[in-house]
Amino acid sequence: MQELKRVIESHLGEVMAGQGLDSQSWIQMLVAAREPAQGDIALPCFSFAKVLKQSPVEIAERLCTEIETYMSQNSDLERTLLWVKAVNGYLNFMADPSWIADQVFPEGCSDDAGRGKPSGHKVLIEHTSANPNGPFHVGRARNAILGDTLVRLHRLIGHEVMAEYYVDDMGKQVGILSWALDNLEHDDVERILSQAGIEAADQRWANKQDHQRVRWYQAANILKSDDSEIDAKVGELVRLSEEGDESVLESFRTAYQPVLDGMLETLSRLGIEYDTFTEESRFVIDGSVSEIMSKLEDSPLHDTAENGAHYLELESKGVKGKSTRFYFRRGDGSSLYATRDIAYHQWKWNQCDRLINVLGEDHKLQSMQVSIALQEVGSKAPEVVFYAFIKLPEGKMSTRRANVVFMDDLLDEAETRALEAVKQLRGSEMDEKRMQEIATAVATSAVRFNIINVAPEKGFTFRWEEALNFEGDSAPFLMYSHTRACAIRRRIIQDGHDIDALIEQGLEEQVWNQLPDSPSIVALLRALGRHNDALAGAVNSHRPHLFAGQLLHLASSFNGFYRDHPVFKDGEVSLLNLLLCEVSRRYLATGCKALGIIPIEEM
RNA sequence: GGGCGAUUAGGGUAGUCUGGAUAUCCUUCCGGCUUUCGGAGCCGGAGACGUGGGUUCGAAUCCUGCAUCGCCCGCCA
Repeated sequence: MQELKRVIESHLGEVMAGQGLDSQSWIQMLVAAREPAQGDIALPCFSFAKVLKQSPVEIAERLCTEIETYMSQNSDLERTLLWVKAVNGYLNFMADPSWIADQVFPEGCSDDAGRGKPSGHKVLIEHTSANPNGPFHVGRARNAILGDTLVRLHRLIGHEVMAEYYVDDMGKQVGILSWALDNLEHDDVERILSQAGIEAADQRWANKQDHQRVRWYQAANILKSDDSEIDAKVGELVRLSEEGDESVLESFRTAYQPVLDGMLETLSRLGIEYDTFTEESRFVIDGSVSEIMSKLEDSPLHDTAENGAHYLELESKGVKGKSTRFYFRRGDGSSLYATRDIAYHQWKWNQCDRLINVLGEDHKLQSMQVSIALQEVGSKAPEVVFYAFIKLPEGKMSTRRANVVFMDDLLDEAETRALEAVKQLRGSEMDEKRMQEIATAVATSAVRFNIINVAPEKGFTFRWEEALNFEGDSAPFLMYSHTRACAIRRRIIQDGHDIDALIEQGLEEQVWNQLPDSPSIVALLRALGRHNDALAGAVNSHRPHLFAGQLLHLASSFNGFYRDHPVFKDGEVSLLNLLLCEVSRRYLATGCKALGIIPIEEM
């Protein structure tokens, strides 16, 4: 409805000025109407009462009369607005449904429907970047799903996007994993874990290395907690890795790579892929970390601790708490994770003009420190999207404590349930293989949607019933609406019609100029009319759930239309209804893809 | 101790930045649509802004006190 706002603004300046209202005072008051019946745009007139010394009700009524007069003399505005009404001190504007259709057609029936034009912007989105120490679990999923959805949304709106995974290949977690694999036998691991009450690994994942090796990681963590010698050995390995010791880094890689591969296999089931992987160690090896450290030493915020460690004092930058120091070099001269992160950010900036990080809320302080440090070395700060954690009803998820729901298990369970549902509906007519394909699409889509449909900053408790919900506000609901539109298409083609010719004919005749008096058609047109605004809003604010909401609304409006208005009846095709069906189908398909929902044609 | 975020019907959730009418949608419960382009759907009804102040013609929205929950305040990653 941004376009409607623009039209109103551009036409009514004179009328409003004639009533003593300059543009500043009224344009910013224009809001979206609350109830559909109240119109599309509303102008509350309460704030004008003081200036004009009149009651809001009177003002609204007078403005209404003036605008109606203006409208009758201006064909542009008359085409745009169906009516203007004064109600209880509000001035309500209702867009003409045919005008809304003007905004939607003919683009809505083209292959670029619901897609932005190439912007020329290069956006690098770093997400997931989970430590490769165990299988991908639901707690980590919010990062990956949010990140991948942002990647898809930015691509849809026309940006060139690089999806990037930062591989932490030299930290303590990988160090523990590596030590465990070198020093523990299979029987040791299982004995330690069973003594600690951790149950045996699921045999289904016997051949998946992430599920296997995490046992070593967990066992080593248990041993380490009451054997300081192990801690020291791991610490030594980590120290060597930080110095760029090639043989240590190599043994780390041997330890984590199969784990990472397993994680990526899981992510791939969710439709999540990356363009680039960057290892943390590269910034130590190529010298950029030392460069950063010497640059930071020139900062006015720089200071040195008693043992020679270096830090930035960030109190003047608004950092508060017990410690306002940001350490970037240890007493022994080595770098820290955050120091490497600064080098990494500089490297990322070389490849893009927009940089987006997806991070858990636990990284807020760290991220602010890195941003300040980046500015100190002359770089820009990234845009950061934070999200709250997904927890279990029993508490926080943790790979170390084996308190997790593995994504592989969730996806399998979702597939099983989806297959049941498909069999129940289509079992008599469809072959097994096809039903399995549909179940896979439904399962991954549903899992993604349940996570993306909630605002990132809201805490999220994982519950099996909700994750596996296929009704109501869910991916299958969107997918189902889409299959209906596809089914209509199939039916028309099957009946021997040239559907593309019919669409072309409808567009040429501009059949939307003669709309039937139908609430469900108007509702659908309004849903279509705001589709692109919703996409832009979601992308610009990094809030994909806003676009998910739009798609639900669109699907629901389409379902209402579907119920009331047959496209194909008694061998005849309604051109108007065909166009509406076609644009809905296209918007749903591209929109679903942008959320990682697979818009299959039958289910 | 300090910082950041959250709190909306029985459950989940949108709206809060930028104050405006009857607070969104799902689930649940109740009542309809006996499926003629696919009912994983559609239509109707019931049910909520944590709490005390303040600002305002008007507060879920802004300010402030309190409560509850989460995250953070490491020469770890």
